[in-house]
Amino acid sequence: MNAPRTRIQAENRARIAAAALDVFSAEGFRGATVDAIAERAGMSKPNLLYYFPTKDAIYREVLERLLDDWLAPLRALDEAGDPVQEIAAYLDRKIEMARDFPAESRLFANEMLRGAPNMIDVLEGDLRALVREKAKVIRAWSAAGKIAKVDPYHLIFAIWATTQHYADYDVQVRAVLGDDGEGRFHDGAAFLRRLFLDGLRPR
Amino acid sequence: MNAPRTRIQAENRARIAAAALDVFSAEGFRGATVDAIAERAGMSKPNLLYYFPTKDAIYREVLERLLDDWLAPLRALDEAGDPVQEIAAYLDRKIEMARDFPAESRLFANEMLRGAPNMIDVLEGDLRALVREKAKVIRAWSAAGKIAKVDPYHLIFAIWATTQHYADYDVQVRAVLGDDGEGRFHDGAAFLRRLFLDGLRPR
DNA sequence: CTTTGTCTTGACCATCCGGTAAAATCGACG
DNA sequence: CGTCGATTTTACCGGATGGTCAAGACAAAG
Repeated sequence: MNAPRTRIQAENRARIAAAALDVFSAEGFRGATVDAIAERAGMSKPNLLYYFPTKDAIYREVLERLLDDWLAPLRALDEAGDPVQEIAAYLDRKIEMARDFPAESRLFANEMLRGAPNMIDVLEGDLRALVREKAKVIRAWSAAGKIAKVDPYHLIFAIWATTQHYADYDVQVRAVLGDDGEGRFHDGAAFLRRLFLDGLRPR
Repeated sequence: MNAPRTRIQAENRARIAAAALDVFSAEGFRGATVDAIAERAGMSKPNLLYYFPTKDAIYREVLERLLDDWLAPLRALDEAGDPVQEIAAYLDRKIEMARDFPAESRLFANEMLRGAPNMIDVLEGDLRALVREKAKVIRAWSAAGKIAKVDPYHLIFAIWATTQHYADYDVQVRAVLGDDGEGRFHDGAAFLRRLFLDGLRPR
């Protein structure tokens, strides 16, 4: 079943994964029920379990599909580019993801909150290696005087935190700002560019 | 039962709330079981249910106890103080809370991820009012030329996001940095002070 | 010591939920 | 069309979980 062998299998597995993403991200792993996922995917529970053996397997599949997209913006950070522009572009890409794929962000957040039981190996493997590589890039920029000398790891954390906040804490942001359509993403992006590049102290 | 009338009631309700905080923050609302909370509180499930009528009531109690502490650091932002020092101090207080009360932060995050079903009224009420008030303070600082002219709402969001990240995404931070004792909080605080005050662009 | 209300417990129940079995239906291909 | 594997459904099971109940243990006041 791992490699879909028919058209119907490919379609249904994709539909299930999409439905599962919505339900898991909104309710957490334990809060999500197989019935709820099946209903959202437009099929019966036993039918769903024909495609995935267990609830756990669905969850893992969703996490796996997530990961590549998740790491893509950081991968795109280009040593050869202009440092200031690269960082601004990274912020923009991440804010766009928070706006366009909030469920993905929330699912990831849920997994982190629980201690990443299904991702700890990836975090300590691929993710860690990627961050180390990009930290080196940032340090090189610092050393060349292109940006200030700051801890590259905590810089990356700050970029993740500020941008994902607009997805993970969306209720709070909307409650505080009042309903603003999608203006918060635009304003947030503008603010973050300003914050990260120039800080608050008047020049 | 709402107002504890005996010593034992006060003690046990407090023990239950503490245990519930740990369990809810680690497992989410649905993932937490009354049995698990009771065990952690060192009592039987029916005994626990003698003090709180339902699991939901326990959860609401924990959320309520949380809120005052949660808003305290922002409340402490003092218009009369030096703006740069006030913001740096706010960052420090929030980082300390992430280090010393990570369960509180995670519980809050869990609630936000689910759409804040039990807090939406507070978010749109007290929290919103408090943020509006402090936003005015920040805007006054900007107008006086004490800090740059930035959107005060998004500034507050950025402070929340970056500091709480060290509690909510602790697994990820530790996975990326390797185990560092508690150095990450110190380094993170130093980085954030630098970021918020001066930004990345070289001066 | 005894009484009275507080606290605690063991046994139990109903529901929800993940998962299974087997029969029924569908659909691609000869 | 007819066949056979792929897909879907109906009915069901067992364990977990939130919550109840009635009786017993305990503590404080007299």
